[in-house]
Amino acid sequence: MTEPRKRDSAASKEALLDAARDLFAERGYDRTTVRDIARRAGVNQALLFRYFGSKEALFAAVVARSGRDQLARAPRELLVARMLRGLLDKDSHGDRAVQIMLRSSGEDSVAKEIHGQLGQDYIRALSALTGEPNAELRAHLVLAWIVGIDIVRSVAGSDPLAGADSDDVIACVLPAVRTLLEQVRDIPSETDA
Amino acid sequence: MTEPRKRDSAASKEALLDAARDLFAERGYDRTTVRDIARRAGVNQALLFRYFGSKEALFAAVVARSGRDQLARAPRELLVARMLRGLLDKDSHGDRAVQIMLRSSGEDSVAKEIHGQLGQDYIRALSALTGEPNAELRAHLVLAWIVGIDIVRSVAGSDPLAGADSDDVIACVLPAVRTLLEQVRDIPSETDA
DNA sequence: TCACGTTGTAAGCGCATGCTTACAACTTCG
DNA sequence: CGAAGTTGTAAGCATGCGCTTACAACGTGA
Repeated sequence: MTEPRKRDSAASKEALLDAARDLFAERGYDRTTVRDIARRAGVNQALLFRYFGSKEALFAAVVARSGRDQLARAPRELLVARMLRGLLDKDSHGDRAVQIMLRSSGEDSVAKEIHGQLGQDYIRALSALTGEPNAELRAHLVLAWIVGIDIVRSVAGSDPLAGADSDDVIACVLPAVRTLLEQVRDIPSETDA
Repeated sequence: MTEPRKRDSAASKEALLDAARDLFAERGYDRTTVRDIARRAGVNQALLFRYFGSKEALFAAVVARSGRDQLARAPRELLVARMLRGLLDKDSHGDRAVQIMLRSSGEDSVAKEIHGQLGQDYIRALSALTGEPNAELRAHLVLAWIVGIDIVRSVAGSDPLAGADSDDVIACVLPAVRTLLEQVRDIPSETDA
Protein backbone atom coordinates (compact mmCIF):
# COMPACT_ATOMS: atom_id res chain seq x y z
CA MET A 1 0.00 0.00 0.00
CA THR A 2 2.05 2.92 -1.29
CA GLU A 3 -0.97 5.20 -1.13
CA PRO A 4 -2.46 5.50 2.35
CA ARG A 5 -6.21 4.96 2.43
CA LYS A 6 -8.35 7.95 2.92
CA ARG A 7 -10.01 7.92 6.30
CA ASP A 8 -13.63 6.97 6.06
CA SER A 9 -14.87 4.71 8.82
CA ALA A 10 -18.30 4.25 7.30
CA ALA A 11 -16.79 3.06 4.02
CA SER A 12 -14.44 0.75 5.91
CA LYS A 13 -17.30 -0.79 7.82
CA GLU A 14 -19.35 -1.25 4.68
CA ALA A 15 -16.42 -2.82 2.86
CA LEU A 16 -15.90 -5.27 5.71
CA LEU A 17 -19.59 -6.20 5.80
CA ASP A 18 -19.68 -6.75 2.02
CA ALA A 19 -16.48 -8.78 2.01
CA ALA A 20 -17.62 -10.87 4.94
CA ARG A 21 -21.03 -11.48 3.36
CA ASP A 22 -19.41 -12.79 0.21
CA LEU A 23 -16.75 -14.89 1.90
CA PHE A 24 -19.04 -16.41 4.51
CA ALA A 25 -21.41 -17.37 1.73
CA GLU A 26 -18.60 -18.84 -0.41
CA ARG A 27 -16.61 -20.65 2.23
CA GLY A 28 -18.65 -20.82 5.41
CA TYR A 29 -17.70 -19.32 8.70
CA ASP A 30 -14.86 -21.62 9.69
CA ARG A 31 -12.96 -21.41 6.48
CA THR A 32 -13.22 -17.68 6.24
CA THR A 33 -10.40 -15.96 8.11
CA VAL A 34 -10.34 -12.43 9.32
CA ARG A 35 -7.26 -11.87 7.18
CA ASP A 36 -9.24 -12.94 4.10
CA ILE A 37 -12.06 -10.59 4.95
CA ALA A 38 -9.74 -7.65 5.59
CA ARG A 39 -7.82 -8.32 2.40
CA ARG A 40 -10.94 -8.44 0.30
CA ALA A 41 -12.25 -5.32 1.97
CA GLY A 42 -8.94 -3.59 1.34
CA VAL A 43 -8.40 -2.64 4.97
CA ASN A 44 -6.11 -3.68 7.78
CA GLN A 45 -7.55 -6.51 9.82
CA ALA A 46 -7.29 -4.58 13.09
CA LEU A 47 -10.17 -2.47 11.81
CA LEU A 48 -12.40 -5.47 11.79
CA PHE A 49 -11.90 -5.82 15.51
CA ARG A 50 -12.22 -2.15 16.18
CA TYR A 51 -15.48 -1.79 14.35
CA PHE A 52 -17.13 -5.14 15.06
CA GLY A 53 -15.37 -6.48 18.13
CA SER A 54 -14.88 -10.04 16.92
CA LYS A 55 -15.25 -12.31 13.93
CA GLU A 56 -18.39 -13.67 15.44
CA ALA A 57 -19.94 -10.26 15.97
CA LEU A 58 -19.18 -9.41 12.36
CA PHE A 59 -20.93 -12.58 11.34
CA ALA A 60 -23.98 -11.61 13.35
CA ALA A 61 -23.99 -8.20 11.73
CA VAL A 62 -23.77 -9.73 8.25
CA VAL A 63 -26.58 -12.17 8.91
CA ALA A 64 -28.79 -9.53 10.42
CA ARG A 65 -28.20 -7.14 7.52
CA SER A 66 -28.69 -9.72 4.79
CA GLY A 67 -31.77 -11.30 6.23
CA ARG A 68 -33.49 -8.08 7.11
CA ASP A 69 -33.17 -6.81 3.57
CA GLN A 70 -34.70 -9.89 2.03
CA LEU A 71 -37.57 -10.33 4.41
CA ALA A 72 -38.56 -6.72 3.96
CA ARG A 73 -38.44 -6.97 0.18
CA ALA A 74 -40.17 -10.21 -0.70
CA PRO A 75 -43.86 -10.97 -0.69
CA ARG A 76 -44.23 -14.07 1.37
CA GLU A 77 -45.40 -16.49 -1.25
CA LEU A 78 -42.39 -15.58 -3.42
CA LEU A 79 -39.85 -16.03 -0.64
CA VAL A 80 -38.93 -19.63 -1.45
CA ALA A 81 -38.52 -18.88 -5.14
CA ARG A 82 -36.39 -15.82 -4.34
CA MET A 83 -34.15 -17.79 -2.02
CA LEU A 84 -33.72 -20.51 -4.63
CA ARG A 85 -33.02 -18.12 -7.47
CA GLY A 86 -30.72 -16.21 -5.16
CA LEU A 87 -28.48 -19.21 -4.93
CA LEU A 88 -28.95 -20.63 -8.39
CA ASP A 89 -28.54 -17.49 -10.45
CA LYS A 90 -24.86 -16.68 -10.29
CA ASP A 91 -25.11 -12.98 -10.99
CA SER A 92 -28.03 -12.34 -8.76
CA HIS A 93 -27.49 -10.66 -5.47
CA GLY A 94 -30.40 -12.57 -4.13
CA ASP A 95 -31.05 -13.90 -0.70
CA ARG A 96 -27.93 -15.35 0.83
CA ALA A 97 -28.83 -14.83 4.44
CA VAL A 98 -29.99 -18.37 4.96
CA GLN A 99 -26.97 -20.06 3.53
CA ILE A 100 -24.59 -17.64 5.18
CA MET A 101 -26.30 -18.32 8.44
CA LEU A 102 -26.51 -22.05 8.26
CA ARG A 103 -23.41 -22.75 6.27
CA SER A 104 -21.37 -22.15 9.37
CA SER A 105 -21.68 -25.45 11.08
CA GLY A 106 -20.84 -23.91 14.41
CA GLU A 107 -22.20 -25.62 17.43
CA ASP A 108 -21.50 -23.10 20.07
CA SER A 109 -24.41 -21.62 21.87
CA VAL A 110 -23.70 -18.00 20.94
CA ALA A 111 -23.76 -18.75 17.25
CA LYS A 112 -26.84 -20.82 17.80
CA GLU A 113 -28.63 -17.91 19.34
CA ILE A 114 -27.68 -15.64 16.49
CA HIS A 115 -28.87 -18.15 13.94
CA GLY A 116 -31.96 -18.80 15.93
CA GLN A 117 -33.19 -15.24 15.94
CA LEU A 118 -33.02 -14.59 12.24
CA GLY A 119 -33.98 -18.14 11.53
CA GLN A 120 -37.13 -17.53 13.51
CA ASP A 121 -38.00 -14.61 11.26
CA TYR A 122 -37.69 -16.83 8.21
CA ILE A 123 -39.60 -19.63 9.85
CA ARG A 124 -42.39 -17.31 10.81
CA ALA A 125 -42.64 -16.06 7.24
CA LEU A 126 -42.60 -19.57 5.77
CA SER A 127 -44.99 -21.01 8.37
CA ALA A 128 -47.62 -18.55 7.21
CA LEU A 129 -47.63 -20.23 3.81
CA THR A 130 -49.67 -23.18 4.94
CA GLY A 131 -52.78 -23.82 6.93
CA GLU A 132 -51.49 -27.14 8.26
CA PRO A 133 -51.16 -27.56 12.04
CA ASN A 134 -47.47 -28.48 11.86
CA ALA A 135 -46.59 -25.36 9.91
CA GLU A 136 -43.33 -24.75 11.73
CA LEU A 137 -42.02 -28.21 11.04
CA ARG A 138 -42.87 -27.77 7.38
CA ALA A 139 -41.15 -24.40 7.28
CA HIS A 140 -38.01 -25.91 8.77
CA LEU A 141 -38.03 -28.69 6.22
CA VAL A 142 -38.27 -26.24 3.35
CA LEU A 143 -35.49 -24.12 4.78
CA ALA A 144 -33.39 -27.23 5.16
CA TRP A 145 -33.85 -28.05 1.53
CA ILE A 146 -32.68 -24.68 0.39
CA VAL A 147 -29.61 -24.92 2.56
CA GLY A 148 -28.90 -28.42 1.33
CA ILE A 149 -29.16 -27.40 -2.30
CA ASP A 150 -26.56 -24.70 -1.76
CA ILE A 151 -24.18 -27.05 -0.05
CA VAL A 152 -24.52 -29.93 -2.48
CA ARG A 153 -23.96 -27.57 -5.37
CA SER A 154 -20.74 -26.25 -3.93
CA VAL A 155 -19.30 -29.58 -2.86
CA ALA A 156 -20.14 -31.48 -5.99
CA GLY A 157 -19.25 -28.64 -8.29
CA SER A 158 -19.39 -30.39 -11.61
CA ASP A 159 -22.69 -32.23 -11.72
CA PRO A 160 -26.19 -31.41 -12.93
CA LEU A 161 -27.17 -29.39 -9.88
CA ALA A 162 -24.18 -27.08 -10.00
CA GLY A 163 -24.70 -26.23 -13.63
CA ALA A 164 -28.46 -26.52 -13.61
CA ASP A 165 -30.73 -24.07 -15.29
CA SER A 166 -32.58 -22.44 -12.43
CA ASP A 167 -35.92 -22.91 -14.17
CA ASP A 168 -35.32 -26.68 -14.28
CA VAL A 169 -34.55 -26.76 -10.59
CA ILE A 170 -37.54 -24.62 -9.73
CA ALA A 171 -39.74 -26.86 -11.88
CA CYS A 172 -38.69 -29.86 -9.78
CA VAL A 173 -38.58 -28.21 -6.38
CA LEU A 174 -41.60 -25.96 -6.25
CA PRO A 175 -44.25 -28.64 -6.80
CA ALA A 176 -42.58 -30.69 -4.05
CA VAL A 177 -42.42 -27.68 -1.74
CA ARG A 178 -46.09 -27.06 -2.40
CA THR A 179 -46.97 -30.41 -0.86
CA LEU A 180 -45.65 -28.82 2.32
CA LEU A 181 -46.44 -25.12 1.90
CA GLU A 182 -49.35 -24.84 -0.45
CA GLN A 183 -49.21 -21.07 -0.93
CA VAL A 184 -45.71 -20.98 -2.38
CA ARG A 185 -45.46 -19.37 -5.82
CA ASP A 186 -42.75 -18.82 -8.39
CA ILE A 187 -41.64 -15.33 -9.32
CA PRO A 188 -43.62 -14.08 -12.30
CA SER A 189 -41.39 -13.98 -15.38
CA GLU A 190 -40.92 -10.76 -17.37
CA THR A 191 -43.23 -11.95 -20.17
CA ASP A 192 -46.09 -12.24 -17.67
CA ALA A 193 -45.84 -8.55 -16.78
CA MET B 1 -2.12 -43.77 30.91
CA THR B 2 -0.76 -45.78 33.80
CA GLU B 3 -1.46 -49.02 31.98
CA PRO B 4 0.19 -49.23 28.58
CA ARG B 5 -2.16 -50.27 25.80
CA LYS B 6 -1.82 -53.71 24.48
CA ARG B 7 -0.47 -53.68 20.97
CA ASP B 8 -3.14 -54.34 18.42
CA SER B 9 -2.86 -52.29 15.27
CA ALA B 10 -6.12 -53.55 13.81
CA ALA B 11 -8.02 -52.53 16.92
CA SER B 12 -6.29 -49.14 16.91
CA LYS B 13 -7.25 -48.54 13.28
CA GLU B 14 -10.82 -49.57 13.93
CA ALA B 15 -11.06 -47.32 16.97
CA LEU B 16 -9.78 -44.39 14.95
CA LEU B 17 -12.24 -45.03 12.12
CA ASP B 18 -15.16 -45.29 14.56
CA ALA B 19 -14.16 -42.18 16.47
CA ALA B 20 -13.62 -40.22 13.29
CA ARG B 21 -16.96 -41.37 11.86
CA ASP B 22 -18.79 -40.15 14.94
CA LEU B 23 -16.93 -36.88 15.31
CA PHE B 24 -17.06 -35.95 11.62
CA ALA B 25 -20.79 -36.56 11.70
CA GLU B 26 -21.25 -34.54 14.89
CA ARG B 27 -19.01 -31.62 14.17
CA GLY B 28 -18.07 -31.69 10.53
CA TYR B 29 -14.58 -32.02 9.16
CA ASP B 30 -13.20 -28.61 10.08
CA ARG B 31 -14.24 -28.62 13.66
CA THR B 32 -13.00 -32.11 14.30
CA THR B 33 -9.36 -32.12 15.33
CA VAL B 34 -7.00 -35.03 15.16
CA ARG B 35 -6.50 -34.73 18.92
CA ASP B 36 -10.26 -35.14 19.43
CA ILE B 37 -10.30 -38.23 17.25
CA ALA B 38 -7.30 -39.78 18.97
CA ARG B 39 -8.69 -39.03 22.38
CA ARG B 40 -12.02 -40.60 21.61
CA ALA B 41 -10.31 -43.60 20.08
CA GLY B 42 -8.13 -43.92 23.14
CA VAL B 43 -4.87 -43.82 21.21
CA ASN B 44 -2.00 -41.43 20.75
CA GLN B 45 -2.57 -39.08 17.82
CA ALA B 46 0.67 -40.07 16.12
CA LEU B 47 -1.01 -43.38 15.31
CA LEU B 48 -3.56 -41.60 13.21
CA PHE B 49 -0.81 -40.35 10.95
CA ARG B 50 1.01 -43.64 10.93
CA TYR B 51 -2.04 -45.65 9.93
CA PHE B 52 -3.87 -43.21 7.67
CA GLY B 53 -1.27 -40.69 6.58
CA SER B 54 -3.31 -37.57 7.15
CA LYS B 55 -6.57 -36.26 8.56
CA GLU B 56 -7.89 -36.04 5.05
CA ALA B 57 -7.01 -39.60 4.18
CA LEU B 58 -8.74 -40.75 7.36
CA PHE B 59 -11.79 -38.81 6.26
CA ALA B 60 -11.75 -40.53 2.90
CA ALA B 61 -11.49 -43.89 4.61
CA VAL B 62 -14.41 -43.10 6.89
CA VAL B 63 -16.61 -41.93 4.03
CA ALA B 64 -15.76 -44.92 1.90
CA ARG B 65 -16.44 -47.36 4.72
CA SER B 66 -19.72 -45.77 5.83
CA GLY B 67 -21.18 -45.36 2.41
CA ARG B 68 -20.22 -48.75 1.16
CA ASP B 69 -21.94 -50.42 4.09
CA GLN B 70 -25.18 -48.59 3.56
CA LEU B 71 -25.42 -48.97 -0.18
CA ALA B 72 -24.80 -52.68 0.11
CA ARG B 73 -27.44 -53.11 2.78
CA ALA B 74 -30.43 -51.08 1.63
CA PRO B 75 -32.90 -51.93 -1.08
CA ARG B 76 -32.98 -48.92 -3.32
CA GLU B 77 -36.48 -47.75 -2.73
CA LEU B 78 -35.84 -47.71 1.02
CA LEU B 79 -32.63 -45.73 0.75
CA VAL B 80 -34.16 -42.31 1.31
CA ALA B 81 -36.15 -43.46 4.30
CA ARG B 82 -33.08 -45.14 5.77
CA MET B 83 -31.00 -42.04 5.37
CA LEU B 84 -33.69 -39.92 6.98
CA ARG B 85 -34.23 -42.28 9.87
CA GLY B 86 -30.49 -42.58 10.22
CA LEU B 87 -30.28 -38.93 11.07
CA LEU B 88 -33.56 -38.51 12.89
CA ASP B 89 -33.42 -41.50 15.18
CA LYS B 90 -30.81 -40.69 17.78
CA ASP B 91 -29.92 -44.22 18.74
CA SER B 92 -29.84 -45.60 15.27
CA HIS B 93 -26.56 -46.31 13.62
CA GLY B 94 -28.17 -45.51 10.34
CA ASP B 95 -26.69 -44.02 7.25
CA ARG B 96 -24.40 -41.18 8.14
CA ALA B 97 -22.17 -41.33 5.09
CA VAL B 98 -23.93 -38.57 3.27
CA GLN B 99 -23.87 -36.09 6.06
CA ILE B 100 -20.35 -36.97 7.03
CA MET B 101 -19.35 -36.44 3.46
CA LEU B 102 -21.15 -33.23 2.79
CA ARG B 103 -20.99 -31.72 6.22
CA SER B 104 -17.39 -30.85 5.63
CA SER B 105 -17.75 -27.70 3.66
CA GLY B 106 -14.32 -28.12 2.20
CA GLU B 107 -13.70 -26.60 -1.19
CA ASP B 108 -10.38 -28.10 -2.08
CA SER B 109 -10.24 -30.27 -5.08
CA VAL B 110 -8.98 -33.38 -3.31
CA ALA B 111 -11.90 -33.41 -0.92
CA LYS B 112 -14.18 -32.68 -3.82
CA GLU B 113 -12.97 -35.71 -5.64
CA ILE B 114 -13.45 -37.90 -2.62
CA HIS B 115 -16.95 -36.61 -2.15
CA GLY B 116 -17.66 -36.94 -5.78
CA GLN B 117 -16.90 -40.62 -6.02
CA LEU B 118 -19.07 -41.82 -3.21
CA GLY B 119 -21.62 -39.18 -4.04
CA GLN B 120 -21.85 -40.67 -7.51
CA ASP B 121 -22.69 -44.03 -6.01
CA TYR B 122 -25.56 -42.51 -4.07
CA ILE B 123 -26.71 -40.49 -7.03
CA ARG B 124 -26.73 -43.56 -9.23
CA ALA B 125 -28.81 -45.42 -6.68
CA LEU B 126 -31.27 -42.54 -6.26
CA SER B 127 -31.49 -41.81 -9.98
CA ALA B 128 -32.78 -45.30 -10.56
CA LEU B 129 -35.85 -44.43 -8.48
CA THR B 130 -37.51 -42.45 -11.24
CA GLY B 131 -38.23 -42.82 -14.90
CA GLU B 132 -37.92 -39.08 -15.54
CA PRO B 133 -35.29 -37.89 -18.01
CA ASN B 134 -33.63 -35.53 -15.49
CA ALA B 135 -33.19 -38.31 -12.96
CA GLU B 136 -29.75 -37.15 -11.85
CA LEU B 137 -30.90 -33.64 -11.11
CA ARG B 138 -33.75 -35.09 -9.06
CA ALA B 139 -31.41 -37.37 -7.18
CA HIS B 140 -29.18 -34.45 -6.31
CA LEU B 141 -32.10 -32.43 -5.07
CA VAL B 142 -33.21 -35.25 -2.78
CA LEU B 143 -29.71 -35.74 -1.47
CA ALA B 144 -29.49 -32.01 -0.84
CA TRP B 145 -32.64 -32.14 1.22
CA ILE B 146 -31.34 -34.87 3.45
CA VAL B 147 -28.13 -32.97 4.02
CA GLY B 148 -30.03 -29.78 4.72
CA ILE B 149 -32.27 -31.47 7.27
CA ASP B 150 -29.26 -32.68 9.19
CA ILE B 151 -27.66 -29.29 9.22
CA VAL B 152 -30.73 -27.31 10.15
CA ARG B 153 -31.42 -29.70 12.98
CA SER B 154 -28.00 -29.27 14.49
CA VAL B 155 -27.77 -25.51 14.11
CA ALA B 156 -31.23 -24.71 15.36
CA GLY B 157 -31.14 -27.29 18.10
CA SER B 158 -34.25 -26.37 19.99
CA ASP B 159 -37.03 -26.16 17.45
CA PRO B 160 -39.58 -28.57 15.99
CA LEU B 161 -37.19 -30.22 13.56
CA ALA B 162 -34.58 -31.06 16.18
CA GLY B 163 -37.04 -32.69 18.51
CA ALA B 164 -39.33 -34.00 15.83
CA ASP B 165 -40.84 -37.42 15.85
CA SER B 166 -39.25 -39.14 12.88
CA ASP B 167 -42.61 -40.44 11.67
CA ASP B 168 -43.92 -36.85 11.47
CA VAL B 169 -40.92 -35.77 9.42
CA ILE B 170 -41.19 -38.77 7.13
CA ALA B 171 -44.90 -38.09 6.69
CA CYS B 172 -44.07 -34.59 5.42
CA VAL B 173 -40.96 -35.41 3.42
CA LEU B 174 -41.71 -38.66 1.64
CA PRO B 175 -44.76 -37.46 -0.29
CA ALA B 176 -42.72 -34.45 -1.45
CA VAL B 177 -39.77 -36.64 -2.38
CA ARG B 178 -42.13 -38.83 -4.35
CA THR B 179 -42.98 -35.95 -6.65
CA LEU B 180 -39.32 -36.25 -7.67
CA LEU B 181 -38.53 -39.94 -7.25
CA GLU B 182 -41.76 -41.84 -7.56
CA GLN B 183 -40.44 -45.23 -6.44
CA VAL B 184 -39.36 -44.10 -2.99
CA ARG B 185 -40.90 -46.05 -0.12
CA ASP B 186 -40.85 -45.87 3.65
CA ILE B 187 -39.39 -48.67 5.72
CA PRO B 188 -42.10 -51.17 6.64
CA SER B 189 -42.86 -50.90 10.37
CA GLU B 190 -42.59 -53.93 12.67
CA THR B 191 -46.36 -54.41 12.79
CA ASP B 192 -46.42 -54.89 9.02
CA ALA B 193 -44.10 -57.88 9.25
C1' DT C 1 -2.69 26.99 15.94
C1' DC C 2 -2.93 23.13 18.95
C1' DA C 3 -4.97 19.44 21.53
C1' DC C 4 -7.60 15.62 21.34
C1' DG C 5 -10.07 12.07 19.32
C1' DT C 6 -10.42 9.12 15.36
C1' DT C 7 -8.76 6.23 11.80
C1' DG C 8 -5.29 3.38 9.57
C1' DT C 9 -1.19 0.55 10.01
C1' DA C 10 2.51 -3.02 11.01
C1' DA C 11 4.02 -6.13 14.11
C1' DG C 12 3.43 -9.45 17.26
C1' DC C 13 1.08 -12.37 21.12
C1' DG C 14 -0.83 -16.64 22.81
C1' DC C 15 -2.89 -20.45 21.41
C1' DA C 16 -4.37 -24.31 18.47
C1' DT C 17 -3.71 -27.13 14.51
C1' DG C 18 -1.81 -31.02 11.47
C1' DC C 19 2.03 -33.35 11.48
C1' DT C 20 6.90 -35.14 12.77
C1' DT C 21 10.58 -36.95 15.57
C1' DA C 22 12.84 -39.78 18.75
C1' DC C 23 12.51 -43.10 21.95
C1' DA C 24 10.88 -47.30 24.51
C1' DA C 25 8.75 -51.59 24.63
C1' DC C 26 6.99 -55.43 22.53
C1' DT C 27 6.60 -59.33 19.16
C1' DT C 28 8.12 -62.40 15.77
C1' DC C 29 11.24 -65.14 13.32
C1' DG C 30 15.61 -67.16 12.14
C1' DC D 1 18.56 -65.75 22.17
C1' DG D 2 19.03 -61.60 19.51
C1' DA D 3 17.95 -58.67 15.66
C1' DA D 4 14.70 -56.37 13.24
C1' DG D 5 10.37 -54.73 12.62
C1' DT D 6 6.15 -53.09 14.68
C1' DT D 7 3.41 -50.58 17.82
C1' DG D 8 2.66 -47.07 21.31
C1' DT D 9 4.16 -42.79 23.43
C1' DA D 10 5.48 -37.89 24.73
C1' DA D 11 7.22 -33.90 23.13
C1' DG D 12 7.71 -30.54 19.98
C1' DC D 13 7.82 -28.17 15.15
C1' DA D 14 6.07 -24.92 11.77
C1' DT D 15 2.29 -22.61 10.57
C1' DG D 16 -1.88 -20.11 10.91
C1' DC D 17 -5.62 -18.28 13.63
C1' DG D 18 -8.31 -14.51 16.28
C1' DC D 19 -7.03 -10.82 18.53
C1' DT D 20 -4.05 -6.94 20.74
C1' DT D 21 -0.70 -3.31 21.05
C1' DA D 22 1.71 0.72 19.90
C1' DC D 23 2.45 4.10 16.84
C1' DA D 24 1.64 7.56 13.06
C1' DA D 25 -1.24 10.50 10.63
C1' DC D 26 -5.29 12.84 10.02
C1' DG D 27 -9.44 15.75 10.98
C1' DT D 28 -12.11 18.67 13.82
C1' DG D 29 -13.24 22.12 16.97
C1' DA D 30 -12.04 25.54 20.33
